[in-house]
Amino acid sequence: MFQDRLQSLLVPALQGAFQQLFGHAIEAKAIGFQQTRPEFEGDVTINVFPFLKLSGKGPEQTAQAIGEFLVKEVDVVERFNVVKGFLNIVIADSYWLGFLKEAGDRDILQLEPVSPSGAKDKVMVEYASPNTNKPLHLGHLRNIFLGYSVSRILKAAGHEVVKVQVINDRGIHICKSMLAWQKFGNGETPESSGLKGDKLVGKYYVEFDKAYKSEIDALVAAGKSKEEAEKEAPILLDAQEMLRKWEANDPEVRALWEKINGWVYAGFDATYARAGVDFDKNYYESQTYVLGKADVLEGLKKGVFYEKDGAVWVDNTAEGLDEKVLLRRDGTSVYMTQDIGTAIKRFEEYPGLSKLIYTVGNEQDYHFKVLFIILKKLGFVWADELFHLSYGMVDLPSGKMKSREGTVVDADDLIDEVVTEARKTGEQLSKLDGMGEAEKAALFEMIGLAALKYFLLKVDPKKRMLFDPAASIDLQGHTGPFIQYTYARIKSLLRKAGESAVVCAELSGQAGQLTTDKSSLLSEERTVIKLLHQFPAVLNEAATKLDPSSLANHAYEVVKAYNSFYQAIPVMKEEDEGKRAFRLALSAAVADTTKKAMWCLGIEVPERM
RNA sequence: GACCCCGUAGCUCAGCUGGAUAGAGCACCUGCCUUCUAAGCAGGCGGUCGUUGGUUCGAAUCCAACCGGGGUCGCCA
Repeated sequence: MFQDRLQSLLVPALQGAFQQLFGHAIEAKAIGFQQTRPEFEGDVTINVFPFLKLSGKGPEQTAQAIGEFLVKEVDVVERFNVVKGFLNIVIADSYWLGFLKEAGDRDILQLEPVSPSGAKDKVMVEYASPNTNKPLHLGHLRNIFLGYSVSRILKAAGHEVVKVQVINDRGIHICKSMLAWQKFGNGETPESSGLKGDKLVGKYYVEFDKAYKSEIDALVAAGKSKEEAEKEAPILLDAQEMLRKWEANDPEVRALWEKINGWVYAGFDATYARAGVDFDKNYYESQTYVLGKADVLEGLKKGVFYEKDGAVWVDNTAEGLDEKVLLRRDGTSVYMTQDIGTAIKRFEEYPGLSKLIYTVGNEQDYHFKVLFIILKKLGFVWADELFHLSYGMVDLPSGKMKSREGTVVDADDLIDEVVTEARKTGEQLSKLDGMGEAEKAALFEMIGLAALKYFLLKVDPKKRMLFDPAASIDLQGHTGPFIQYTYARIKSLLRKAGESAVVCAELSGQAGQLTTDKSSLLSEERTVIKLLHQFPAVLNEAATKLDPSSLANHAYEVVKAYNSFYQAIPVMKEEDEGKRAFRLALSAAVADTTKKAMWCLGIEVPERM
């Protein structure tokens, strides 16, 4: 956990303690804070084992001495106890109440920019790179939700963010769809068939594959070897011919290409809109695939690359990697080449850009390692600020997703399913009487998407994850809807109490009064406040590590603690006005924090559910 | 074969800059709605943290080897 404000308050005091008591300076980093375990009294625990050599005393005496020093010198340290080498510190209620009051006064979540310079960083996040020959699937969703959440987290941490996608709109894959549509489509369009554009084009990609396979079978039956047949099937040759025509700017092929891709974009846009994500800029491979060649030749001239067998190579063996071709013998580019050119172009287009994040699956770990090394070798200072946000593959209970075998989970279908499930549950509970149909539909959409997004985001992005369809539509337990539910419940409470702004103002008046009573905080209240207090540090950590999962898990801990509080402690029914106001303010702070955390995950929260 | 990632409860996952008796959710079992939304709360069951060594006052966490799973190593994208 990153240092929170309490810790940054205690560190100088601890350094002073070591200086005065034992005559030694200690580094801030050397002090390990931890949450005090629930079975002991205290809020923060410091482990003194590492300092025994400095103190020259036993663990108990060392901890005792430090504890006494802190109580004397630091206002917020109220008392302490020592268990073995652990110094458990009790922080005064006034500190916690002060924090909550401040949270009500300004925004609890307003953070300073995390860059060392203190300046706003401009960060580009690439978080989608679909091929245009088939619809989006579950794997794309993990990619998209992850990247979108990271962009939100960076914004919340004070950065300027440019969200981009790369559309792989050219190549043999799209020619296959185009060809199959031409041959078998009978002029079918999204309008004539009622099919979503990307679905329609995907259908013809499958049609191509079917035709291709039967041609192979026929050739093999006629005596060809399998390898020969795979290379010589007429429909494949036609597709390759189409690609050549595309590259030669053949007007007919280009017109067809524009039409087919147009359908796909309309389909993608519909899915993105429903998923609640958006982009500031689209890059099209048809425009970027020519980039990079000049840069590679430039590198060749400078001696960064070398020529062998007529091709241009880079040698990364010194970095523990291999040699890699950058320009083929015929002078044409490979994938790496255009990635080099595209990166350079992006930094030219966005002069203030300080960081570029690629949200791409971990099967491309090697590719990005090589790409970053090459750009560094070419002398770009920003090469150190490139980051591959690498995420693990999504598995199904039945195993890997394979488009060939039809085991892919379609993105639109999946969203339909979770929304349907949310509706089923929502209508069963019948809490929504008096709500209009349109409003209900929007709510179920919100809940279903929360279930799906949270399910994909709560897991460490690096890790391969198992997608269990039954678990993903679960609305109970450690889920997005559980968090939404807590939020809605608090909002209901606040509605009963009047506007939350009023509540916070009330707290401002009440906090002073409450602080005079040293034991006024109940343990349930204290637990919740402490979790809220951690939020800025958690957000900071998420922004630094580019990892939404820690934030997702923290949001869950907060609402879980709040639910325990809510169940055990009366709020509106509390007769003491001061206590009631305080508990309402605490509730409001939980709602605000939850909303912000969920915003960072790209998940909306409802006013009632 | 080389390199990279992963291995924690029946299942899915937290915890990993070393620290107290390893935590959640799901599933299963017990309670709690005449009181602020039960999509909830309280409790129970469930673990040789893949294995073996090493470093350390202390290892799920660091190091090494091995076992098991996945990925990548193309003049493909």
